[in-house]
Amino acid sequence: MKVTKAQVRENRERIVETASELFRERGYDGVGVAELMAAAGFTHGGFYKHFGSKADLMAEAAACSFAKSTAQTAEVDINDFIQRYLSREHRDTPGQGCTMAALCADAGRQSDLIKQTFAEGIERQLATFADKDTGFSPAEQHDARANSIVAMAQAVGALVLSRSCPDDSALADEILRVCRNQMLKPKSSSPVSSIGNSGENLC
Amino acid sequence: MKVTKAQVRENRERIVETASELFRERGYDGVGVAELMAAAGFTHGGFYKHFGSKADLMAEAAACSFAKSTAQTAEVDINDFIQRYLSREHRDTPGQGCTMAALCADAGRQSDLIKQTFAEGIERQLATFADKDTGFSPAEQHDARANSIVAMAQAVGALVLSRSCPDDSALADEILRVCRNQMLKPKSSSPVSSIGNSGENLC
DNA sequence: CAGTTATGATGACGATCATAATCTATATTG
DNA sequence: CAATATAGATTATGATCGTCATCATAACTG
Repeated sequence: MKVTKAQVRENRERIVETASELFRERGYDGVGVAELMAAAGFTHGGFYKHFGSKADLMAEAAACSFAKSTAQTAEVDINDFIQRYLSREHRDTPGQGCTMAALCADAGRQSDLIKQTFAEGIERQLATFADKDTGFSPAEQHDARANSIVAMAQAVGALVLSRSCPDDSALADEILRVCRNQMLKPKSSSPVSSIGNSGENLC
Repeated sequence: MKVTKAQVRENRERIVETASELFRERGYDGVGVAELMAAAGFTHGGFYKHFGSKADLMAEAAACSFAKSTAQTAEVDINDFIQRYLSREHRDTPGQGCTMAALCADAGRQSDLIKQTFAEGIERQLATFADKDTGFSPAEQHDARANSIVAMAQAVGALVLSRSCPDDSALADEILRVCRNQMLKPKSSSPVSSIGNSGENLC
């Protein structure tokens, strides 16, 4: 059954987005090609008409989500971003969340094709962060890139550690809360930020 | 072939340690029971005489490595620990390294049995860190536990991000170096620490 | 020392894995 | 409109997945 060129592009896009979500939820090894195609509404046979291998799709799915989240990040306030990133909601919905946090450990075990995609995603995210590097003391903001790297490591680490705790555990919430407060500190004068207390998904 | 009780204990221990290493290298889904038993020197058939399921072994392997690394951490200076943790050597040998960094993303997708094991590992590591919380200004060390959580998130995040970059990439080294300098800052008076420049595996 | 127990080897279970060949229907090209 | 190219379905490949039944052997238990 041949389909329209536009339909092909749309179908391929749906496969990539479905894969991106499923990979984030279950890991690269946790989702098979057949299940993935079924989730996108196809049988598994046509997969290799779109992609050379599962690894190719991994790289493309990662690149796609990196582009999206970077574009999205560029538009929001840095403190709002941190509040959202280190929220319960983000922690509990990895399929819709940060690919870096969901798959960086998996990426470390994959080929350089995927690692290269991750490195580019990190670089682009760092550039976006550096543009937002405000609210730090003059002594601290001398190196915006270094600040961005540290912030990124801390945010990703906090999310990943929180996810490795049992659901609804106090420790999982504490990790998010403590790291959130620490990262927001430079903005507010009081030791504990009161900005985000209205958010329903904070802990 | 029945074997000595002591031999059984030894065999079981070898299976757990082999599994712990292989899981860290390839992830929980990246190693099968058969391959795992073969690596320990057995055929796959006897596996379920030792463990109820693969998930049971995952939890036991994690608990085993957590106990080891916590005991090991308690004995070393905090700055030495950071230098080692955020070194190239540690990044490039996940099988011998921190289970938290190697498997926390995998753990987040597993059952609460494994997540509970990880939470206990985090708690014990936090307690060990808190005992070492020195070199901070009085204003900062008011909450040793919070400091430990932030440090842990940052260290794990840095390692995991660095591992997701291509081998021998400049970015992978930069992430380790920047986070290492930031974490060591309170100890040395000069902006960049000169303590660890003698280490051969630093970058 | 005879009887019981249990470790570990062998082999098999159905399911799923990534990949690929074949086929069919239809969009595109001429 | 006829010929061609191709997306996606169907089916099949050999490998590996986690789990288990069976069995021989040798350590325990009485």
